[in-house]
Amino acid sequence: MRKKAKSDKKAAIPGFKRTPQRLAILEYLDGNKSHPSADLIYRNVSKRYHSMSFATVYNTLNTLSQAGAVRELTIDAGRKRYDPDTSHHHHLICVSCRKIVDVPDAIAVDLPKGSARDFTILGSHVEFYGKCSACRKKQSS
Amino acid sequence: MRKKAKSDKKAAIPGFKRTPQRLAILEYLDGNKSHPSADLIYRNVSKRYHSMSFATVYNTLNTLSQAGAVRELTIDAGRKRYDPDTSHHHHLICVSCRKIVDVPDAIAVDLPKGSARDFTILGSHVEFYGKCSACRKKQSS
DNA sequence: ATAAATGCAAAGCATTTGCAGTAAA
DNA sequence: TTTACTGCAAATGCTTTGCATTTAT
Repeated sequence: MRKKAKSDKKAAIPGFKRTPQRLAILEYLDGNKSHPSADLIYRNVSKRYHSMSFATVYNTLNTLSQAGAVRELTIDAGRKRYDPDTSHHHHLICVSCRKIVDVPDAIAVDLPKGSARDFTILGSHVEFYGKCSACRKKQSS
Repeated sequence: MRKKAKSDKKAAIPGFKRTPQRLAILEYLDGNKSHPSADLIYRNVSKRYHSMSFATVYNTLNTLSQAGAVRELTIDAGRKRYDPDTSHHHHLICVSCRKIVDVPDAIAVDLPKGSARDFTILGSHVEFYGKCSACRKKQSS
């Protein structure tokens, strides 16, 4: 058995053309734990791959999230964040610097009885809010 | 003891001027379980209170959330939603119509040991994803 | 009186879209 | 070759801001 890469992002997405731009984005995202915004992705990928456009970044991210290859995080008010780790896990967010770190899915989360009402539950996501040590040191308040 | 109103939103926010616009917004929000966006708030309040401006809605909402009188929800990608219920509770979101319903805070959520790392935990919020019955009926998929 | 809020319009971000040109399959 | 992607720029949607006027205190 061949040694596996960090992920299989480059594998089978039907009708997905392997363009150099997309490969550059996938490469940047592969194993990336920083939960970057589209803008950050654009800036970083641009460094290596010149002539990258915002439209391509957005198109690619939308295609990838529809295909389930990337998870769209709605954690920040102003912007979407993207997570290449599509496994079920939760997040810990620094309320000061908005840094986001992963929390393994080892949490038992269940709706209180009767809460679901007429809903069919599909999943859940826990956001923990806190202050990272860097921000704690910087500020007294 | 005097009968209590639905909430005490109209009470003490230091340096907060009780303008008719603000009172109209507070009245609309009081007891409101629909988790409205700024736009919805604007449209609804405008019906009753003519000459309401977007700027005022946004200014008021920002003031209120800074004062802790309203909770800003970052659940929808494109827009903020506002919740006059500032007690600790969670949410159930319909993935089709984006309807949001409250979930009482009867969930034990704890970080797995060692996950907090260098974070000081301040709180948490659980988002449950599902499909409401109305959307289930409308769609087969 | 005076400090703060309103309303307007313009500006600011993040994201999307139309379309002609280009490249992957 | 055909279908889909890129890149640009314009457009859109939500939110904020500057500023002159008005208003609550």
